[in-house]
Amino acid sequence: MENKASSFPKEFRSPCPIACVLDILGDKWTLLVIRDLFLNKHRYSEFIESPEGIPTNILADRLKRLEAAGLVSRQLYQSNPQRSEYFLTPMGTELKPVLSSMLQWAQRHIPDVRLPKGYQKAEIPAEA
Amino acid sequence: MENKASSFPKEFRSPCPIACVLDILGDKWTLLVIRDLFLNKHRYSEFIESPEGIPTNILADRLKRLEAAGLVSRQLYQSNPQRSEYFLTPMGTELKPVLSSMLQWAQRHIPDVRLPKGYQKAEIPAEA
DNA sequence: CCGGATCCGGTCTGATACTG
DNA sequence: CAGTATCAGACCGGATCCGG
Repeated sequence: MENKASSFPKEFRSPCPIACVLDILGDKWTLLVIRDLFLNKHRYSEFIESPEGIPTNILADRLKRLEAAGLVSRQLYQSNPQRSEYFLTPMGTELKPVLSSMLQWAQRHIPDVRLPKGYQKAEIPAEA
Repeated sequence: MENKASSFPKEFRSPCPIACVLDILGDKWTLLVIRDLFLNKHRYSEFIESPEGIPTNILADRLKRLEAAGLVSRQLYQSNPQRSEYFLTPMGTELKPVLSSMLQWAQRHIPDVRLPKGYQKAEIPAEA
């Protein structure tokens, strides 16, 4: 599939860098998966358990896309049956400021938001 | 569709602040409209002219939703026929860090991105 | 069982035509 | 010029199926 770690799928290219980012991240679920990865979730079942209830086919698709885009890597942790865990690549990890800024905005502007436990530890709110 | 709401629509509420933000911003077009607003575009025709080519019905819908969520305000600038311009509210303006962090990530990780003119002037890359 | 793939109805998108 | 109407097709998401 991909050999160079930082190669970006060129079918995503658009004149605007923001549009380009949104071609990967601009949907309802992708950033939630990335959020979960920051919260130290790594296995399929852990993503499924998140309160938003991502459908299994959507999750599989998003993980594939994120891997293809170089934001996520897959590592086998068991061979029979094959099971893998998902991790943010350095490129994916650098999305932290995007998550943090969203979180800060939410805390300022959405009434009654509380910071779920785990977020502080994951340092999502901190500036990178 | 939606009655006016200066506060945050509660049908968007979710246990996670990030999910909550994504209920408004998590799609292909919404953040592009907000980007355009930061680039000092205010009229329907200006959004339509952006290179991504947002369809007219989607634009109308997104502007309505953003207004309902309190991120955008509409101001009449002509009465016959009625014409209005769209502006970011303070709440919308505070999304700048989200845009900036996406832009910075794109500049670091997407090959051959150039910063389109207007972005520097709009200070999107600057930290808020 | 768990990680997905497949199937399928329903919703949303988006190209275009249309209206004031 | 600023939207609305229409409609086919894409995509989402729930249920189910399948391989290890």
